Amino acid sequence: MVSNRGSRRRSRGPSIEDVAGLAGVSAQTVSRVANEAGNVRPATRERVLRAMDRLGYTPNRAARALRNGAFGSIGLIARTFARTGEALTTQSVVEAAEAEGYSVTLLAVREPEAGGWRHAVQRLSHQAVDGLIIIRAEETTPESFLLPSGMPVSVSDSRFIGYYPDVGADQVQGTRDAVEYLLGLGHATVHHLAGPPDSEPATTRAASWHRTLEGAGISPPPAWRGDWSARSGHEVGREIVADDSVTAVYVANDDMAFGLLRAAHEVGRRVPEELSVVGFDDIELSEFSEPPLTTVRQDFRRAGHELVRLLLQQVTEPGSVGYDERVLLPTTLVVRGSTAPPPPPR
Amino acid sequence: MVSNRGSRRRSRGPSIEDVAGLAGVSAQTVSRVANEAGNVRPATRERVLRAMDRLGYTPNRAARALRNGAFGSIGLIARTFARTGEALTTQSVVEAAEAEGYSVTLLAVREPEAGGWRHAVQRLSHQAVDGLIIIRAEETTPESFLLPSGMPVSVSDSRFIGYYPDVGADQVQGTRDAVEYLLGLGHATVHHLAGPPDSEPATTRAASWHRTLEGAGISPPPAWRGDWSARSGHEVGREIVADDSVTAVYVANDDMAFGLLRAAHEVGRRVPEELSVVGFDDIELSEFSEPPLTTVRQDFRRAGHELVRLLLQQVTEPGSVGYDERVLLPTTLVVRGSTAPPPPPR
DNA sequence: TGGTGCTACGTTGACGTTAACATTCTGCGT
DNA sequence: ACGCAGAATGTTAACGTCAACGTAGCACCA
Repeated sequence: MVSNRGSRRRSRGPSIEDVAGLAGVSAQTVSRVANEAGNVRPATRERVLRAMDRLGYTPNRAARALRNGAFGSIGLIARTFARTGEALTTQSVVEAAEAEGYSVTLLAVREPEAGGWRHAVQRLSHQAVDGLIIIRAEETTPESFLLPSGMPVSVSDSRFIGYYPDVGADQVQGTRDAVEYLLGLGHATVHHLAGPPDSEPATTRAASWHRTLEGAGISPPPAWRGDWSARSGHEVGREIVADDSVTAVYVANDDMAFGLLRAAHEVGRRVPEELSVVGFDDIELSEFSEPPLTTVRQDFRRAGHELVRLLLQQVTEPGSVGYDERVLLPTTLVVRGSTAPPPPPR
Repeated sequence: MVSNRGSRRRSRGPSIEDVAGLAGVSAQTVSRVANEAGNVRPATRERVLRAMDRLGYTPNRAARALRNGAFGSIGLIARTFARTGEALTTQSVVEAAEAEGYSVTLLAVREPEAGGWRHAVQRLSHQAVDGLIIIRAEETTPESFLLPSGMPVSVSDSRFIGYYPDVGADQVQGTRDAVEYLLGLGHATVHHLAGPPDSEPATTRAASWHRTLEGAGISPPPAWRGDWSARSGHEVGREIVADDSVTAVYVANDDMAFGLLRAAHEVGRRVPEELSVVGFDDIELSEFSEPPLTTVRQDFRRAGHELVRLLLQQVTEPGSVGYDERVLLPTTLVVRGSTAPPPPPR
């Protein structure tokens, strides 16, 4: 609750009263002009507009927010904004929010522990925010923190499904498409390089992979694990490519798939002739890897839009969105050059 | 200036008066507790804290902002937040701002034309923001828009150098390192795949490439142009790899370099044996391309921190930062597998 | 000519917080 | 017991905006 920001005080700009004085009208009339309410004579409006222009007047947002009880701002919480998935979602959240006249305030969670998230929410609830979007809340559970009651929330790819309205790619279907495609190519089984165990998308993808194999009558091999980063994909990728029995790998995201591709190149294991690789996400660079990556595309742009829509619906009409509402976005398998039938058994 | 957001009115939470009532003290005392001012008896403080807890009280930011004339928030303007460079900078700006108790509000500029930027600034100046960070303001000039006077600003990689305090990688040095390294490998000349002409970093890198070649007594060949995207790198890359006389290319960023690498693979032009490629940025995936990309690393994290530092210094001490202040961040040439001596001439 | 109804504009007050000033309380010395 | 310094707490007012209500002015009709 610290806030001794000392002398942080900007020189205040012109206020509505200054404009009113210059235009020779009351503040209320200026307000009417500023808000495009009717009932202002064109001549008066002109005079006020000129006065605004001359003084460089812009309405004070804090005063408006105080008056209206709303801030025109959405809080966006994530662990980082730098990774591809988060960056793309952030961008589309900003676009959608802007279209509705809202701005977006960012808050990063530093420490992975639950304490970090609680702290983040604490801080954000001190922010001027009408609602919260939480993306990739990987390391915590809904019980571990309390939001200010009545605060609208929508979440994505998190463990909060069932607690708050949720938006996410249909990972179950996407995974099934990928695994079945590989099986259809003739691979005896499909291995999996999973994301971190505390991540909801990672566990969902792993579970769907597991079930798809079982559904095909195949006993799933143990999965490898990375942390979403290309570096981790490269590290465990070295083990994977060293195992000649592995002919097909479904990797939980494209970054790690890049690492695996690299590991394969390093030992001369040819992709796709000797090893098929499928990623998830379809980031911009996936089309340009060597070989171009077959991957499950998810629509980050739409996810951001849906998150905002779901959130603002709660803001406008409290109670209009069920806490268990889910938006499942379809995925598409994009077949490129990293997949092929398995090599003939020796 | 539209703002008829109709019924956007949240049920207001508990106010300082509610807490004061419950704790049996005055609002001022609650305020003192909330702001950790001294002069409150421990017993009283306890009582107030309990009351806050019970009511779930959090100070109203709008009221604070109105009272204090400051918002505790930094505006971040960019064309997009999804591209690697912007995403990394955004992340580090958020980190640095948070460390100082500020939050970050995003604003994207949709249309590339000057009008878009002006609109953005208009909107942001309506936001509750103590200062502005502008990154990659590629398509406009400082004259084309007016900020609210006295608004602190810091900028990066833009045409605003000399108008506002600026932070950026030392692209001149970085480029020189790259080009001289290729020359030192024995290449007769170095070609350049540049960024879009309206971008400051693009023109700076191109100019430095030009001068470095001239300094070595080499007449620079015409440069190719992309738009920073991997796709554009791939498109013009097809022309580049079709030209046998080209043995070394300095590419203005890593994304485009990925596209070029792909084009080379497609026609079987071997990298680095037949063609050397150097990128700029050192994004996470550069280490994992085939071959791993030699590139000029720039420190996005530090750039974000410096942007915030420069901005907050202006907020705290108006006039303490010159409008022509520049922070030049050193770059590092990271040599990996995409560069080698030229093939012997046929 | 006097009312009637409408439009343009003004006045008041409240949103929640806190600086500045005012008051009350506490403990201590005499 | 009394007075006094200093600490603890209370009161007032103002930050800028706008909804609600109030009033003045005008056009129109009987």
